[in-house]
Amino acid sequence: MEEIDKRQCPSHLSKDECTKMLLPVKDALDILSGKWKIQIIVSLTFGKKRFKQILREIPGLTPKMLSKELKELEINELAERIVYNTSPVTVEYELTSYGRTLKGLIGELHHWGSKHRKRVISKSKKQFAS
Amino acid sequence: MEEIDKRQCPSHLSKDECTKMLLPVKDALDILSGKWKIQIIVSLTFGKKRFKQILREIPGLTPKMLSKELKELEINELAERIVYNTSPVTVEYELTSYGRTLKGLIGELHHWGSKHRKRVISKSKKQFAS
DNA sequence: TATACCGGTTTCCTTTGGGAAACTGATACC
DNA sequence: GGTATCAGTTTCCCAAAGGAAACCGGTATA
Repeated sequence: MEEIDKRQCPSHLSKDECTKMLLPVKDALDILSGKWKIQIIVSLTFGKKRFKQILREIPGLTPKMLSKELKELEINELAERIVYNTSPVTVEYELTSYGRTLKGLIGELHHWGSKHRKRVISKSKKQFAS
Repeated sequence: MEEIDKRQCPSHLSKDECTKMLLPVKDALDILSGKWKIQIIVSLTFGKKRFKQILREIPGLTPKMLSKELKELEINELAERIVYNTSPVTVEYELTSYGRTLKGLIGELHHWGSKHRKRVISKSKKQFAS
């Protein structure tokens, strides 16, 4: 029997093109998802921060995870690592101007998430209403 | 010694309020992250779909995962499960009107992700240029 | 009676994400 | 000399996410 592609995509797109459209969405999600990413980014939107300072600000965050996440932010050029040759060394992390473009995106997530939160809360209120 | 809160937040917010601002962002990310969520949602934006139909459309997706994700979408009222009493039963899944509000958000992710993708690609081109 | 489709579920397994705690070398303060 | 700070790294462990394959009852088709 012949294989029939039953995928419903915009008709001007091939199956392959349709799949590829999802890649950028995944890229964006990769950068934002994970247990600490957003908190770290938001922390940095309020200004330059030192390693220990971020650790102190975000309860539960371990040096291992912070180190890992900051490296990823650096690789993606979203944050910059600035080393001062004091002794002992002082290191500061700062969002790049490119990193600051995430603000809008996070704002959108916040916007949708807030509405969703209200929905969920009002539902559970109804459920437990006498 | 006294604990000093060195967190830099907008000054009108307490530490606690600042932490709570992140919850809606996490809610939104929870709904969108995971290996298959977006693909399934996008698939449903092109119309009603049957279980096997979605499986056929998305390469690699297993019935176990699809079942799990669809349940989550249902719980969050983003998708609806419609059962027809044909024999054997026919089941269709459809985005709710509420579910369709995700389109904008996914669009934003796509927008940012595309730009990021171009950045990354142009960097790697520079790296490998003779 | 055998096979195939529908819409899933169950079991077992591997991979990944993440936490706790100890440790590093350099320096400064007591 | 002992303790503390800085900026991390390393090791070992556990839990959650996800994949492969078998399985389920019901129905249609040959």
